[in-house]
Amino acid sequence: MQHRVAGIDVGGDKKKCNLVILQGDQVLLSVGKQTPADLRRHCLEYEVMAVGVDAPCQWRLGDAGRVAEAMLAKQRISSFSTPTRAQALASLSGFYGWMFNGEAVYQALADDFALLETPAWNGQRICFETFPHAIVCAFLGREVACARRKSTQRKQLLQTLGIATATLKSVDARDAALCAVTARYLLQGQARAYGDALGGHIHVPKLDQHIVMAS
DNA sequence: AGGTACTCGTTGGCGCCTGG
DNA sequence: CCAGGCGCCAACGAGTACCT
Repeated sequence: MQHRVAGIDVGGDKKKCNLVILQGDQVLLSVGKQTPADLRRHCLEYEVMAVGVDAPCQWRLGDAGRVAEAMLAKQRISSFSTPTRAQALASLSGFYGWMFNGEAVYQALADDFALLETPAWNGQRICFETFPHAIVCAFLGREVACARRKSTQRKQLLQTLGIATATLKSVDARDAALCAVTARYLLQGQARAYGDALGGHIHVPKLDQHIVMAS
């Protein structure tokens, strides 16, 4: 029997969080507008082993950016750079609201799903940071991954992976599903960790070769 | 009416090109 | 030979357009 895994797409205060729970290719649960406490409750109810979260697990600490983001950037996988907590608080645009919600998610999960601080799974119930665009790059290759077409491309990728997308209505649900898929790969030892202990790791599936989808 | 799809604004780091 | 300017592009959210 396969471990149950979860993926969380973190939104702002209005959209809140999307949660998808998978067992193998089966979607056991797909819900939106969840608070951090809701997420914890569902993951406990379904006896989830690993939770992939689409939000930074740590703020930047000093002047230099997080190592994980720098490593992704070196591979030309773009991401929004995480500021220090003080910088995020000082921003007036509200742009970083979702990162603060992510912080609350990790706090809500922490007691039952400890943040994975090593590159590989340690056998415990865990949560970890992941990132949909990097996941798509891992499956399809960086040249193919394109955020402009993400709504159709990510849906098609999930279908190619054998996951029924009928219950994954929104882009956010599909992103959460990709995070859950990454959790499954991580438990199977088929994941790559970007980053270091200080700035935190970003986990992404590791494949021998890219998937080619019909266009 | 509701859903889907697309654009724009926000932020910061890297690649690339050019000029001194 | 290196500094600096420009373009690109992740995430979300708000707004708009179009379709059923």
